Amino acid sequence: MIRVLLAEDQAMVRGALVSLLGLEPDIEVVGEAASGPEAVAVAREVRPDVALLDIEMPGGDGITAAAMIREEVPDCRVVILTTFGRPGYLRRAMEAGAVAFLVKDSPASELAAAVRRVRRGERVIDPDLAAVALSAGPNPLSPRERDVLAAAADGSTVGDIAGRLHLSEGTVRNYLSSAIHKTHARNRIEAVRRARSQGWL
Amino acid sequence: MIRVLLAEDQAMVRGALVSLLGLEPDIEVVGEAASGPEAVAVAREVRPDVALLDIEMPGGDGITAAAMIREEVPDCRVVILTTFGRPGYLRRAMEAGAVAFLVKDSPASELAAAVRRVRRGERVIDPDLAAVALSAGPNPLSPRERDVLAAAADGSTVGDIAGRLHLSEGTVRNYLSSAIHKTHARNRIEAVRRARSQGWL
DNA sequence: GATCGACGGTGACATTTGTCAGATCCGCCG
DNA sequence: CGGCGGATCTGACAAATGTCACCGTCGATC
Repeated sequence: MIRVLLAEDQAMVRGALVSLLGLEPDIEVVGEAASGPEAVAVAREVRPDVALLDIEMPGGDGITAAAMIREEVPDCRVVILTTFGRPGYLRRAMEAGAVAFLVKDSPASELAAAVRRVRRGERVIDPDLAAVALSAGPNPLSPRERDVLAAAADGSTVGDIAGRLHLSEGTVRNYLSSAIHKTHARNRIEAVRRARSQGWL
Repeated sequence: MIRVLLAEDQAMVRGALVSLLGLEPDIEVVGEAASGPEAVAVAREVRPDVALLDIEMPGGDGITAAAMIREEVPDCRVVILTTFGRPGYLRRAMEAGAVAFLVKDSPASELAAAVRRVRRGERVIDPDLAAVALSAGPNPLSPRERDVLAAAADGSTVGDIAGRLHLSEGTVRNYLSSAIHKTHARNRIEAVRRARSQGWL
């Protein structure tokens, strides 16, 4: 029996995935969580064989949760389950110690299959996505550029961002400018979109 | 036996929801679709009692699909199932003839419950969301303002938008300016965010 | 028939944004 | 030690953005 923890913020989707896994005779969902920190807590408690973590969750993403679970429950294999197959996500997931990366676009049957494969010690990564992630290279944004771009994403003005990050307006403009350059964008909105689609934010 | 059509673009979520509904003895999933147009086609084919439609789908959203299904299969009750409980979505869903509006945040048990209730002729709408939708009022953006704002959402410049919509740059700026005003935003990025969060885009 | 709102436009203006050339620190690496 | 890159800043400049006032045409509505 493979003991699985499932972390996913949308209750209906979580319930549906539980029922999907429930169809498998050799898989048992022993814990559920709706946020990253909750997933870590539950993992510590139930010590599952496999943790299925969504990336897009409120209050700390699935990737940080993955790293913490690897540390606290070393025997637990971490599978990342995400809506978006972004290269940067895959890279960060691997660095956080995940052994599988599934996108929700793939057929439902993949889920149970992936759980079994990671339990046997295999890795499960979509080869196309892996190729894209490798060819795209790592995140070119410096930490500070990333911060500033993220702060600009919600429509804040340069002044707002400068205040929030305790920087001068000129510095903020400089970081934005270089982020725009590195993302091959023409303005901050495009830069934000490109960075997002690459999983750099 | 309640015959259900399920339209949802993410295959894994779709499969999971099918398995969830499969647990119910009185519910049978008789059709699946991954896009709006496909949902309409399948509905015409299988004539389900209830159609469960996701809003966020590629190639024509679930709301237009809802309207078309109502027209072509009048006996079919339409349930909208969405990630985001946006007031504007609810309003448009109701105008398109949907009888229920579910957010994926709600517990998995709500799904089967809603299917049964709409089959009995009831409507299923979260009271809180309904209150928000009513108090927020209708979409204040004129069709053209909406077009221009939508075109600005991906980081296009005024020139790009003007070209794409066959308008002068001045006109584009005017529409953007009034959209920014109506959304109480300070720039186009904020305007896009606000309009999105209200379901006006 | 007058009024109103949506549509489309012009021109001028102030503000914001994006770019560039520097400059200073600091830590790291050969 | 010297050099390099990251972080931070300044000042100046050009381009894009946002605002405003005002002009017309429609079609609907009172």
